[in-house]
Amino acid sequence: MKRPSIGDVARHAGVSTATVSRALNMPASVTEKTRMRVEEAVEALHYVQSETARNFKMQRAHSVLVVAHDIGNIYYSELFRGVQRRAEASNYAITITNPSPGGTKELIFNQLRTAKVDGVIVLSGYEMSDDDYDLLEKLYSGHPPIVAMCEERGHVRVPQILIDNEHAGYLAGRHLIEMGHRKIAHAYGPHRMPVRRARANGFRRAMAEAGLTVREEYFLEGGFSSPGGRAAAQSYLSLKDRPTAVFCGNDESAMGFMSQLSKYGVSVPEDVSVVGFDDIVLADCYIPALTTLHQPKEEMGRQAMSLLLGLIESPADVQQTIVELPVHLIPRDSVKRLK
Amino acid sequence: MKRPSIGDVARHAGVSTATVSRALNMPASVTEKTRMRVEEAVEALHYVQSETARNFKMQRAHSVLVVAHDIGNIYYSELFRGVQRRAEASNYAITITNPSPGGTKELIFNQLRTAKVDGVIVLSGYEMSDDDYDLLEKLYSGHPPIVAMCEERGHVRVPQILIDNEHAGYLAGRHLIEMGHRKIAHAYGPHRMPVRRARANGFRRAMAEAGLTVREEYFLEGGFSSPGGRAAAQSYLSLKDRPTAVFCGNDESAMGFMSQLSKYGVSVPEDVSVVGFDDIVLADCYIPALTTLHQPKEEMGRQAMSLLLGLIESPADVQQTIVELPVHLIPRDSVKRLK
DNA sequence: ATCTCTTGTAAAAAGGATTTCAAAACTGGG
DNA sequence: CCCAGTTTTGAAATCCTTTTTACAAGAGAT
Repeated sequence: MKRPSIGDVARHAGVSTATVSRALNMPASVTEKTRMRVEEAVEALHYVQSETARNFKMQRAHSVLVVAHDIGNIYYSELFRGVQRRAEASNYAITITNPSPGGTKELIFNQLRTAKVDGVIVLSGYEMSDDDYDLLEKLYSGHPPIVAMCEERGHVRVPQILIDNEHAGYLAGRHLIEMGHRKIAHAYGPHRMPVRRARANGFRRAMAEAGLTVREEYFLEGGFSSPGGRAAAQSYLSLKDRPTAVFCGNDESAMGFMSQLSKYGVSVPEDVSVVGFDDIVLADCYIPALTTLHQPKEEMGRQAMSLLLGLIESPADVQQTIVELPVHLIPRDSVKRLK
Repeated sequence: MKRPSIGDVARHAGVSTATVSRALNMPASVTEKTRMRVEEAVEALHYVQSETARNFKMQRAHSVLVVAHDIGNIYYSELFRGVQRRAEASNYAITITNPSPGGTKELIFNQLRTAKVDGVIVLSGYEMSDDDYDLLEKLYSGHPPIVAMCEERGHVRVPQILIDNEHAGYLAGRHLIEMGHRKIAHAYGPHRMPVRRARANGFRRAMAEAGLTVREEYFLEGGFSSPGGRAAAQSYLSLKDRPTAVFCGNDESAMGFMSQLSKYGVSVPEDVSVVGFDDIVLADCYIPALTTLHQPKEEMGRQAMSLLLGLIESPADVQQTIVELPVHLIPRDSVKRLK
């Protein structure tokens, strides 16, 4: 007993395979009576179309690749949810992959060229050069459907969904200034991430606007992970003149930062105020609840998938290839008003 | 300019398509010279095999489905990492899906029967009855390759990767008792999850072993999310005789619980001790660092994928269909020693 | 020199659904 | 009842690779 094929259904219903196919895919193009007969046969045989055969014929994988450096990451997993929901709505599957370091490029090349996926969404850390992209365009004969997320505007040559990191950094700085802080540090994200620079620039702009200078030793090397935050905390503790507030690169590192400080009896927000970035799911459960910049993560995922589907299905119709979503600051309890 | 096919390569190399296929898939069955010629042609034409054509012919999707209720969940995302790593090693892709509530069954049926995936990994919340399973077995003609994770032993009819939730619950209870606690509450997970009962049973056993009775009002309805933890906190606060310790269903709810308590000036571990479950990535960054039961999440994912690959590729060789991984308690700072 | 064995080549089948093209079956008007 | 025009249907081609079969040529053994 094997899977029934379209031929079995056709035989059972006493029609041709073409008619079965039409009855299933374009019911309107077939008489009521024929449709009924086909449906009965489908029912009787427990027939379902084979996706692989269909994909083969249609030259579509009905699947897109999502490339992320760490699929276990909290921040990313919220993005995935948005991507997944939008994909599902259009009957696409998503394949989520962690490329081996430095292998992103090969992975994308390979998956797109073997027709394993119809398009790619790349999350922060796009490693393709313009030359690579030219080659891919040539091999792909046209614009390969790739969408980037969480990159900096202009940093990659593909359509992208992003937020205004510079503005977000500015908001963080301004908020701390408004709360009366003057000595403010910034715990940096990792070097390879271009968003890091944009956030820092915005922060600097807010400081400059308030006539404040940012001391060089107040830029703490941190990374985007909790160990990174702990490292930044160590740097913080070793400062002679400690800042009264710190703007951390993201929420995870902010939590590592605060956790490490607590081991040395330094508490937030009493001794130092902290602002995070991302608004990950547990940010409001931290003690103190973390003041942070909210990114519409699920929406970003959804929009990335929408854009990608547009590129796949009707590239000519895609007008807007850069979509910027709003960020806003959510005041919670990790920032203290001074005086 | 379109994708080159195997025929183009054959023509370019002056051999037949069969030879090209052999040169690529079984290099040993072809002379060195022929292989070189084929490789040159492949190089020159930038040829890559089409995955869809290959899958079609081979009747394999080289892809497995991972079904989870919430792909954005922190706990799951760590499991995904393990699954993904193991899958990648065998050149399989994973598709992660959030089924619509109640739709898990249809989803699995559909995806397996359309041959879209070669197997399925289901995370906690398997909704198939024995009848459904019989039907699937009949339609699939054999044992459909399905592996469950995070279920209770014996609760589902498929091979599974699990932990001993009863023992884990026992460990949590015993630890709190050893730390001098007598009045201990338990914040429950959601009703639909069978693991909830096992954890509670283990906890009860530890209490009974110490000659302690568990008051009924000390079982707090909680859920597995941070809002659930907040709700449990409200129940806790309303108790006349408050317990000195609470064993929470998982880390997320524990964080919601502690966060909510802090709003009412109740602090952990001074006023109440807390034990979580899962050891999610930020558990050690919480203030206080959370004492919890560590699940080897990535390893569980890896093993689930290994088991599934076995079921797909050589079902006859699969001996052990239930794999139990060890859990252990990690003491941190959220439990205070009494007197 | 004949026979067997190896190795590569050519040709064709298989896999399941879609699509094209032409034939058949209808429709309505005269 | 016939014809032109329209709708519905069926046979066959197509998508591309892998596998199978049949065969030819060359190598080695008797």
